[in-house]
Amino acid sequence: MKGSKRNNTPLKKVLPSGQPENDFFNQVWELVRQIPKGRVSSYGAIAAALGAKSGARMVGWAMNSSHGQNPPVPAHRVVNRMGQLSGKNHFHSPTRMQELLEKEKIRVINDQIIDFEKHFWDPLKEL
DNA sequence: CCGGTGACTCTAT
DNA sequence: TATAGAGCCACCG
Repeated sequence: MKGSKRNNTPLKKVLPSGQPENDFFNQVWELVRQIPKGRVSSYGAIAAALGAKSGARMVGWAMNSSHGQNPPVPAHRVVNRMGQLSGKNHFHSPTRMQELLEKEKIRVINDQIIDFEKHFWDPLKEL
């Protein structure tokens, strides 16, 4: 036995298209893409949909890597538990996130989504 | 190989 | 009610 094999060696799978497929990131991206237009979700809800094994923080990390993905990931529909645009600062422009949300008929004031609960989309409940 | 980091969330004081 | 701290797991150097 070669002991001490703690390293799981995730071995990133690579799709024929040449794009690396990371399980966790890809799962998050796919789930976020399924958020209907005009609806929003939270990092914790997405993490819970994946089994809450990772935690809300990892979802945010996946969003950070979602830039340039194809199909694009509507990261603007993902906000924190309080409905605040916590991630707007990571967009191309800090106001881009709000613009996109308002475009979907979602009112945002002071980086706070109005009637967040009303627009909230729970993957566990909807799927 | 190990440590630091982070677009969060919850609980306690 | 507000503020502070700890927990959590995956990626990067």
